[in-house]
Amino acid sequence: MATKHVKEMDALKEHLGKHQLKLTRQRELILSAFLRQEHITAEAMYHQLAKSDPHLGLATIYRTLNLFCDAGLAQARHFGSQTKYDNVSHKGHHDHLICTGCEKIVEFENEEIERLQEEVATRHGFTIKTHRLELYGLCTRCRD
Amino acid sequence: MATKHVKEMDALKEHLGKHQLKLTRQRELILSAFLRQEHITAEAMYHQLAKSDPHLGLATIYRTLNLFCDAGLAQARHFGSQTKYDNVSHKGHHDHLICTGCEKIVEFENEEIERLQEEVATRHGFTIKTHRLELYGLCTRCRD
DNA sequence: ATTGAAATTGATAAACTGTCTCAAAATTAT
DNA sequence: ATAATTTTGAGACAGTTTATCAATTTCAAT
Repeated sequence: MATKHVKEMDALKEHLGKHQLKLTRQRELILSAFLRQEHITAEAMYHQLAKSDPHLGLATIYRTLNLFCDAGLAQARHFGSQTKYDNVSHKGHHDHLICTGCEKIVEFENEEIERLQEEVATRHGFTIKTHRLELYGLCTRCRD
Repeated sequence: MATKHVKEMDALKEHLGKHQLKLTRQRELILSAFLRQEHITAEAMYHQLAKSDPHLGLATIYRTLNLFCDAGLAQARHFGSQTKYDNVSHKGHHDHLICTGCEKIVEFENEEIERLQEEVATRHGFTIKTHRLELYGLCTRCRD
């Protein structure tokens, strides 16, 4: 683990330094677990980490994932009643194709769409900071 | 009120008829209030209607707004922890520009973006049912 | 290495949003 | 008007996220 996710670890450390926050065992642990997946809920991570660390509290997971969002490593996305945290550290912004049948999530990027979004925003006098695009439908398998 | 929103009222009646549901005073009231705005939360409508109808229950608002969704008059949208119900009866699908400064919401439509979305979906074998596009940023006023 | 101020954690309570329950009331077809 | 069925209101309940706070950990300065 010491040699993996060095870049993200550095990004986290930088954020911590800037805000008088401390690097804890839990934050390292949660970062490592977080970077191992694309999308995860706080609850899921809680259960996942409970196997090796039964006393890691759910509140700490929430706090830490929100910290990652502040640090720009993660991005929270609300699906109905669930909040999923996406790993946006190793890649640029991306959007999602979501299968309403099997819950599968496919990521994609599209330069042209992004450009048109900028255009629309400009036309309305807006300056875009972030955006979210989600396409809901059925994947090939679930259509049968 | 009798002469306004006749089209939507008819749409609701048709849905009710098809599903053995009844037209109640509350449903008329909530429809009327709902059509008077673009976006609203159940909670906000609850408070709004409480002034004239103190005994209208929150559960009824939720039930009725969900009914409107089933009937195709409304569309539920999750913004963070809030669920807003959009009026989609008098217009087609639309997306949102959201000012993170003043919370203002501007609606827009863009044929070209929609087309590109279809293209992306097809490329991944998906059949889109719905989608959500939200652009977050600052409006002209809030940029100063 | 020790210390001490400041931040963090874990456990749980609390807040929030939305749904469920069920007796009482309203609606619709007869 | 009556009866069958649906709907309502009020509050209980469930799921998710945040707040609380004493105990612990971190980290900079000895």
